[in-house]
Amino acid sequence: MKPLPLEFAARDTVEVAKDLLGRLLVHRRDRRLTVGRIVETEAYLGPHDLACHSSKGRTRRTEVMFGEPGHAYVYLIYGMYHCVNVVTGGGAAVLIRAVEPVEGFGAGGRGDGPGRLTKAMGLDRTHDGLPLDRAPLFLAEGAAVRRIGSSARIGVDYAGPVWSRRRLRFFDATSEHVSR
DNA sequence: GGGACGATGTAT
DNA sequence: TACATCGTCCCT
Repeated sequence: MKPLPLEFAARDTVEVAKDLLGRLLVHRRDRRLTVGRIVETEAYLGPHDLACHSSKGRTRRTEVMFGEPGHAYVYLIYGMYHCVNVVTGGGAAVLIRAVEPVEGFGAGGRGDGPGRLTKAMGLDRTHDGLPLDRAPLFLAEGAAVRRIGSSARIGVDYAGPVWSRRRLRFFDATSEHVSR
């Protein structure tokens, strides 16, 4: 399984969000692989996007979003769940909201939901800032997506009418593993 | 040093 | 539809 180069993420954030659909997210810990096929993403466009963490300023937490594209931005939400993002640079990133289990998910391990997929794949803040083109955490080629659906992003009403309504959520319309 | 607030998930 | 649970950020 060959990692995608960092340049994969050095493009327009919406393009990266769509292109990530169908790709594989791979976590190698010890000798074991956990692999998920990405089926749902959300684009967070940068400091001007009021739903994006970087819109609250450049802080220690959001610093990685201003760094090199292709790195992971992982944060804790609601004190219980971790969320993984692919940094595209300039304060922007793509949240991975759902994956379809491919390999290494234990019995009952699910990938449909940002908190679920990180739990099932064993991802947490120790992965924050890691480059996504090498072990332990990387992106790889996958099966192309036939039909891409889109909608408003989930849970961002606080960002106001304009930014909460923009259709920046993308998903594999044929997948059974998209979150609800 | 304190308090408000989530890019969620699960159970009721 | 309630609520668990805690890091981050901002205020004092």
